[in-house]
Amino acid sequence: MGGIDHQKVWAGSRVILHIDMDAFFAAVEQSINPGLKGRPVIVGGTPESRGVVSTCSYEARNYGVHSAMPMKQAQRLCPEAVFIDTSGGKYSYLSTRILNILRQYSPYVEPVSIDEAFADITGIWKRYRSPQLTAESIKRDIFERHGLTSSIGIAPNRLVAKMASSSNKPDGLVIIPPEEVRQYLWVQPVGHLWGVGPKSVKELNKIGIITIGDLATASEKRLKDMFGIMGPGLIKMANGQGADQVRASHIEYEARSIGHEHTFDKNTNDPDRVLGLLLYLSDRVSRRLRQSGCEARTVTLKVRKPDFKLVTRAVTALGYFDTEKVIYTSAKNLLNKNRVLEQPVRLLGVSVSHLRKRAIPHYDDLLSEYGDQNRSRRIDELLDSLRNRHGEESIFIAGSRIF
DNA sequence: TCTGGGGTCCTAGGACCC
DNA sequence: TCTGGGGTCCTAGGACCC
Repeated sequence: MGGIDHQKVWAGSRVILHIDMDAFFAAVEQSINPGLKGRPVIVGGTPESRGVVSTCSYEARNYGVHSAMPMKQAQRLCPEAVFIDTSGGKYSYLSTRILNILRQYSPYVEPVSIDEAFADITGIWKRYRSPQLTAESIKRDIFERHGLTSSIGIAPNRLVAKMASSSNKPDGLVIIPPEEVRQYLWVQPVGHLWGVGPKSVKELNKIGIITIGDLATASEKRLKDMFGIMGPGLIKMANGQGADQVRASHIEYEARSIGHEHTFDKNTNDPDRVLGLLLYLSDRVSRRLRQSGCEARTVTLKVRKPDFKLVTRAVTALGYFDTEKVIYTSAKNLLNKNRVLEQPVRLLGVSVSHLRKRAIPHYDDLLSEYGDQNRSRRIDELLDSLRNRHGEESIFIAGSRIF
């Protein structure tokens, strides 16, 4: 013990930790309901629905079930599984608790998604004697308090830390010190790089790039021609170079867009259903817009046709808005202008973008082509206060509903 | 087999301006 | 008379991630 000089091993580089919860939603269900432990659990919706698997327990993975698989297929592979309809509340509650544990270790904790985060533990690890003991302590804290296992990767930058956390799941701990980064990366297939998906893998394979090592030594010009501005970045990634900055916890994350979408149980062009859903989605989006303290300038309507083709139509206003009425009216105009109701639709989505923090108070309405939003804002405020008190589902706008 | 819902970022083309 | 060059903003589509 104690033979390694960690100070020397990590000299000159940051120590970035990436944590990834194991089968998060399924594990949460198993921890809440111990009767589910050891059994295949599939989270994502009812087996009859048009949904896909969000997460499944490792027991279900033994049957070949995996994330993003259609529920119907998952049921065929594993009929004895326990199917759980997703409801987000408890997961984000636990996510926050886990982030708070991490923040006891470092002021630099940046969530990536509901079940993943980066933390910068440069220097901090000394308190626990080594990066490894720091990670073990974090894993232990989470397991003792919430009964959940996690996988951690530690490396000089975010990219490698993230790859490391996924390379020994579940309950893994993989540490890649600076001098081992290259040999760790180079034997892996290019598709393991973050941001290199199936399409890029296919393109890269065509020119003989199979492993990350192949990519590391590829011609920069060749890649620039194929991937444009991303090309040189890919080569850098393959050489283990990447961002090592982790946002400090007190710096607020600023969203670029807020949206909701829903797939109908059955394709439809019944105006009551389509417009009812459009109203429901607009209502939810505007509620979240106000909750985030933002206002938006662009509304985007998303329509998926029965053949699975996706169409988006957007409109940008001169002024900012945050009311349900403006969002719904804009989305409905886009829908009418593009004759969406003439054919059945599979999915409908509404999102807003061009966000900024809300002006004080709503002075800009004078400049808005929608005129004074005060009237509709009073209705929104009433809805907000009722939902704050009695929950999101406590009240709905007449005619708004999901199908 | 029959494909969710939440996002981010990049690109290409066109309108428009000087 | 026969066609610039630089720039910004917007839209639509698509790859990718969890």
